[in-house]
Amino acid sequence: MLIANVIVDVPTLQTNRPWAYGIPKQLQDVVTPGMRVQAPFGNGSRLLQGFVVSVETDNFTEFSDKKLKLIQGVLDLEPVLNPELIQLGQVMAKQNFAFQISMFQTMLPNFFRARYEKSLVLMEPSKVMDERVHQLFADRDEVAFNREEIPDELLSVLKRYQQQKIIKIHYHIKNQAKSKLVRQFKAQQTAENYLRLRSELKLSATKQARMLTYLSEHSNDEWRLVSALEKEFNFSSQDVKKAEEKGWLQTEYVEAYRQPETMNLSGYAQPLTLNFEQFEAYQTIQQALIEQKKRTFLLEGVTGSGKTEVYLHSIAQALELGKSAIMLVPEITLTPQMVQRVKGRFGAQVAVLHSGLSDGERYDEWRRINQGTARVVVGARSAIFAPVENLGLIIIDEEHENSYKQDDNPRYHAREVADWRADFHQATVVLGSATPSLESRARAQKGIYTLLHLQQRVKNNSLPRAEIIDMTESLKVNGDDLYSKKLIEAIKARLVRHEQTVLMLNRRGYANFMMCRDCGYVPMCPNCDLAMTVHADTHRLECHVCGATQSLPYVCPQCHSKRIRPFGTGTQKAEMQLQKLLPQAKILRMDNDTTRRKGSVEKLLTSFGRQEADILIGTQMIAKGLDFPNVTLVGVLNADTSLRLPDFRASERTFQLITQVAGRAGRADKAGEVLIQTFNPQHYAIQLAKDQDYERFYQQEMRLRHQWRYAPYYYSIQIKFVHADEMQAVQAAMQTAEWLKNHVADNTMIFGPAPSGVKRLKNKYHYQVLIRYQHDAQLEQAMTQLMDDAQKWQAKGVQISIDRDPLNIG
DNA sequence: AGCACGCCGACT
DNA sequence: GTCGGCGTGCTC
Repeated sequence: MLIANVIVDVPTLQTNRPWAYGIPKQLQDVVTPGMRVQAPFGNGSRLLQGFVVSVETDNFTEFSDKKLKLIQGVLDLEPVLNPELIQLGQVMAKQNFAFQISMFQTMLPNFFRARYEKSLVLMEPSKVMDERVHQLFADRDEVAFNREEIPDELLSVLKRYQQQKIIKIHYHIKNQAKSKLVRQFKAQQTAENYLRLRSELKLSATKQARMLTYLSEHSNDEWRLVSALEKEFNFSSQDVKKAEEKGWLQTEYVEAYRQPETMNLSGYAQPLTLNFEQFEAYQTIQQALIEQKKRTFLLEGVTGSGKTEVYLHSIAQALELGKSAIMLVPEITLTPQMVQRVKGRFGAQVAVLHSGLSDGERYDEWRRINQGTARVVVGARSAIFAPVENLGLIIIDEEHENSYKQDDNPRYHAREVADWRADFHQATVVLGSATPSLESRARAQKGIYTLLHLQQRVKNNSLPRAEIIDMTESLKVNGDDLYSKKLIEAIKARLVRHEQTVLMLNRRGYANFMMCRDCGYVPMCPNCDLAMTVHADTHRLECHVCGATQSLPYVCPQCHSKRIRPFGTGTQKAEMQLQKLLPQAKILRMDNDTTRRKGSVEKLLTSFGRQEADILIGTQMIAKGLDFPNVTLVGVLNADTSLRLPDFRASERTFQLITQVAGRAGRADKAGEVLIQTFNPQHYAIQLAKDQDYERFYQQEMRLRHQWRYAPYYYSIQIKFVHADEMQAVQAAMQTAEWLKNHVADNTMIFGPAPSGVKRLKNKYHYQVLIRYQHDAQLEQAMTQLMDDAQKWQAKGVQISIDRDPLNIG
């Protein structure tokens, strides 16, 4: 008997392993590893979706035939996971303390996720005495079984009938992955034949005559869509059917791909010429590609140094070698312009995966990749799992971006997945950034990665002149904390010259909340330990975590003072203040509120690009990827707010943010200027960002990281404990911390338990324990044990999550 | 996850 | 005496 080892769709620790199933005879030629199957699991043998990870011949020792259940059916005719991805899923599950089933589901389009349905089947109607049950079935012998629709008191009745085998429960797995089929047609005869046929028609057969005329004129055409023919020439499906019956044309069904964007690819765009630096970098990458031995490059290049063109050249080289390529970009920079640039170069070979796709579109793009039609994949984080064969090149643009790590389970990091896949394929990895993560830069230092430098800007224009404005000293406009006189003057100068300005309000670690100027009272969210945020448009307070709202108080609820007013600054207020200072300026605002709707980011940016506004003011989202030649001034309104975050990466984040936004100035032939307003003018992160001096920042920050024993010198694992009752959360955290101390190496450090940065969220208490270590042989074992214990805590309602190398500590 | 088994309290 | 509460344990 053939045995299939199956990972079933039950995300728990105890079930996180392959289960053996017999393969029935009729499926023996069908079931192969990587396929989704229906497997009966557990006491009631409810049907579950599962992934076959291996197939073997039974040795008749391990299982008595009694124990072995049979696979009930297949959900695919072809595997959806290839051997590489099966292995990858297993490795990543282990590495990230996640379940294999969750990993597999993450790797595939949503369409492959099973939908479960239950139904009640009436076996012996005559034995049902309860009238309510008869009503439920209403003469049918099978009805859908939805818990919510059936009253509790009926549930026990049904259960008794089920035990007596009068009623049975059937389980159904719905396969969502359906290809769309379309019909196409082709002429079958010669033009002369069609004309002859037409002459033989009765005069009244005008429709047929039109059909023959059309066919005679298109007898040499390739396959065309039947629907197009019907629409363009006003034929009915009957007409087409008749024509087919008469042998005038032939039709067939083909799988249709829901193309996300219809783009007319009129010819390929020519590659741009590389400058010397770019060429050198490219050559090194090219060599690695040709050698086909895994190598990782860190392409460190200032904004505007033309990294993208190096990527595109490298992709072209990979394709030429018969390889495929994956290029990851942060979701926010995955704009139509960017996509167009890649599609323009590589045409229909490009597949794009981003969050804006519908499930159907995503599924179709996935299939184009799976079938090898698309050999270049561009996408955000999850595109790293694209099922390409023969992978030769992986590019991760803006590699320092946080979004490459998923922030809920499974908490994988795309960079790590890339590393594993590159090992598997002996592929080349290119990590690109103007401000690499310290982890990556340190690896380059150690020789694990090869550092490639791009120091010039492509158009040879120098970096913008940058200046720090000390807000403690500066003359402020109207005594206002937001705009210095210098900045306002600079903007005015741009208005006169019809040049544009970009202003960034650093909202990280910042919020505009209400505060009573007399007693210091701040309205807090009733569910979360967070100040509520002022929304001027709706005149309400809103919690950004749980969404609770309340009206703006006009009198302090604590001391009844009328001096309760907004404190801090939101983009709205910044915009309003600026408009007051510069009434003639046209201002565009870009923040969470104005970009909530799909496509609105695009609209805003296009409008700004057309110079329909003088000033673009926004949050950190404007720091990335904008390229507007007419922008000659970039202002950072509050550079230092993100410095105050209780996280060891606060400096790194601040440096990256300022450097990035500064790079938006003067990208064309006009000289750019950057003004950085701050209350911490001496801080090294701000000073060095002003000079765009990544290398010195790296040196300085590494010294501090070493001193404080942080990454990249130490690894960390964060364990979070969440419970509605604070004591429960604390207790779980305490016991875990104590237990850990006795089960890890001596030089491994255990911190906590400590309340998380925000202790209470959505009425639940968050506590955390942090492990920091360098090498610890015992840790793996300890963590496995801990996951086991976590199950017990979870049973008591304490949610526990484990995060390896967390991006936020605090 | 979901289902059964099992051992204690408040009902006919 | 039974019905049902949810703690515990298992699922090829």
